[in-house]
Formats: sequence, C-alpha cells, structure tokens
Amino acid sequence: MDYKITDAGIIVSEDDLDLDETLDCGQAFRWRKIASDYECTYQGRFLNDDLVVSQVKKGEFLFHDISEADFLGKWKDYFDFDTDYSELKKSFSEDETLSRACSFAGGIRLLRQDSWECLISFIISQNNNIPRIKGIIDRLCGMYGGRFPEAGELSEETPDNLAPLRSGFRAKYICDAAAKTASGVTDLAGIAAMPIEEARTELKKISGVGPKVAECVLLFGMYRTEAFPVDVWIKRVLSEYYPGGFPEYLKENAGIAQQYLFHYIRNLPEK
DNA sequence: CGCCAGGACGCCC
DNA sequence: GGGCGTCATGGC
Repeated sequence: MDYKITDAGIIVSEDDLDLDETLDCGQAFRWRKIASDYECTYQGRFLNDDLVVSQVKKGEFLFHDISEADFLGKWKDYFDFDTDYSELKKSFSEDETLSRACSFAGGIRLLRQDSWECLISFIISQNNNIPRIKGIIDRLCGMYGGRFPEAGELSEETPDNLAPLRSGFRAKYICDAAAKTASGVTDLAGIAAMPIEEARTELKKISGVGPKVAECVLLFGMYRTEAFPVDVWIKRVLSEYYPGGFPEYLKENAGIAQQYLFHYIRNLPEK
C-alpha cells in the first residue's frame, strides 16, 4: 500500500482491494454503496468517524476529506493495509479450491472492526439474512442519532424498548450482551488477548452467543485470523470441497481463507 | 403458501 | 452428549 495527500483527501494505491468484496460481503453491515460512477463509492462509519471512500481508477482509492493523521491513526488499520494480501493469497493458491476463490474475488480484505459493534451485529445475524441484518442495525443506530450505541447506553434499554428494531427474539440477547459488557462481566478487550479457546468460552457466557457468533466476533471484531466461523454456506464448502477436513497448513489464517470461500460459494452460478 | 436466512436455546432421551 | 422443535421477521 502506498498513499499520497491531496486536497480531496488521501489517495491510496492498493491492488488487493475491492470495495464491493470487502465492504459488502457480510463482515460489516454499516457500509452503503452511494454511487457507482467509475467503479463505486461507499459511505460508512467506524466508531464515531464517517468515511466516504471511492475507487477512482484501477488500484486507486480516494478516502474523501480526511487528514493524513486520520488515515494513519485509523483507516489504515481498519482496512488492514499493513497486511500484504498478495503474499497471503500466494500461500492460499497451493489449495485448489481456495485458489479458485481468490481468483474469483481477490479484493477481499479482513476489516479490523470494533469488538463491541461486532458482538451486537453478529448476535443480530443469527438465523437471519444480510439485508435484514443491515436493516436492524440501521434502525438501532437510528435510535442514537446515526451512530452505534455504547454498551452503557444500550444497557439502559429493555427488549420492549427495542421492539422498533424488529429484531425478534434477538432483542433479549442484545440486552444481555449490553448488560454484561457495560458492567464489566464481559471484558471484550481482555477476551481479545486471551488464548482462543478461553476466549470462546468467555464469549459464549453471553446469552445468544453460541459457537458461530463467538467465532465471528473473534474473527471480525478481534482480528483473530485463526477463528473459523461455520455457517450454512461454509458447511456447503466443507462438504463439497473438503470432505477430508480443512487443510492444517492454512490454520493460522483460516478465517481469512474462510472469507474468500464464503464469497465464492455464495456467488457461484446456480448448478 | 412454505422455505430459508453468517444460530442458539431448552428440553428430551 | 447428540437430536429436535422453537424462537421473530421478511424476502422469495
């Protein structure tokens, strides 16, 4: 990744980035495509910072109206620009299925998101579909002026108060996660630093957090690249392409591999 | 109408 | 410990 400063913002040169594949692939739910003039433009927010990012030409992206300090202090990390994805994909290409997934969607990156937002987002995701997950999170943020609520704020709510979200049976889970996080019973920063098995156990103490949601929080909210969420799509990949189990040598970055496979299987033409 | 969605829980055996 | 019905909601 290289970048330069302009009047319009920061111009980033990066071949291993596709905005659709990275911002609209089910790892984050608060990015919206607002234009598609050249390639595309997304608007979204991480914690309390808004960003508009556009692809201006092949391999070049404009991070609108931000300073170099904002870019270096926040967005460079969020987009995982310090990781060399071409190197990563080189190791993935030893596996035939993964190699095909990488050529299909080579612009996926693992975003380094906020653990609290991820916890709530993936509690909402259970037995749900991506458009509806986005809608529920939209309405949640709408209750707080368009930003994602802090744990302390959300812990003031009851499942009844959350009825306008239309999150169904998940409302009581949201409240439990907020209560435990706000009170310190759940310490997300502490969990992020734990050995992964211990971290899983700790996350699953929250009502509504089972194996799949815990794994998503670890991968998407704590950058634990060995975490490997298995949903119905990945189950399909595993049974069709890895009947003998997922390759051991990919374990360290299994979660990132999983992102490529998830996108690949979901977008395969109907057989 | 029934089926499914980035599942987890409670109850049963 | 594994199997199964249930849990809201909305798109298809």
